[in-house]
Amino acid sequence: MGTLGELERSVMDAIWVHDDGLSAAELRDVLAARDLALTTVHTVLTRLEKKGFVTRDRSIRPHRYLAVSTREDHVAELMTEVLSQAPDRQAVLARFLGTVSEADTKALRNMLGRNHSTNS
Amino acid sequence: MGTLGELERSVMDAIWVHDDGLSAAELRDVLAARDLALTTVHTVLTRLEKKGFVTRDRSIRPHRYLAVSTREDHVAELMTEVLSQAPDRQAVLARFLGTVSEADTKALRNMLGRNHSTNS
DNA sequence: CCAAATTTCTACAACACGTAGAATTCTACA
DNA sequence: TGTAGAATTCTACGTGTTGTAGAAATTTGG
Repeated sequence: MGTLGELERSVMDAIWVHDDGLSAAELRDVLAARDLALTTVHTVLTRLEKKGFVTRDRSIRPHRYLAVSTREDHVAELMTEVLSQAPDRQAVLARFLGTVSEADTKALRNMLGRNHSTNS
Repeated sequence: MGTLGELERSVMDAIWVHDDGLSAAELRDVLAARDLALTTVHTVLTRLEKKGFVTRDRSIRPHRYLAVSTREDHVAELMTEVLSQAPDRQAVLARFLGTVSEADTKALRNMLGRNHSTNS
């Protein structure tokens, strides 16, 4: 149970860029393009809470909703999860590197290079 | 439209390990644990075909179903797709490297090392 | 204590998936 | 060549998820 629908994803995107949290009404405004009823936003937020994507601050009156983890952490988790779907991880990683941009590979090289190399 | 249900995934797993393809009946046997009706297998295969995961050889009588791409390619594609969900790719990659096993990072280092290094 | 704001409850349509019976189409063989 | 048996396609239904929101309940400032 870790998938997001279209609207749910839009809501998360909005929450992710507002580190200080948002109220349902503010969310509705951010998603004004969709012209949603406030209750719709509430329903989605409740579901996202149940799914563990957001917490809500119930101590203040218009409850504020906050992302449980950053988008980066979330996406990284998804990547790990996806990677685990194949038994041959290295083969997948090889293919993955093959499709990724030069900038990405360069970044990866940097990050890996800086590490303690338990090299042979 | 790139998601797989539980049964669909099981079917793909079976097809992926049989590079020479499988008939619906053979599939049903491989998935004997589920005790599925043959028509059920057919339905799933038809859906997987429509989704672009398998092709079928209609030239022979019990049609044979073949994976369109390898599991590794598929999973690598998924990873790329997931990665693109975040605007800050590098941040995601950093988190990703943080959660991955030592074996994985070592493999990555190897693959990246062998490349032409357009290093600064 | 109440009206207005806010939240929660309930509901429904659409779609995806697991599941499979019914109907149709092939094809080997009598 | 007509047909039985095998194979494929069509149709369908129950369940779960998601988008959507009205109705009901709750909370609180004044």
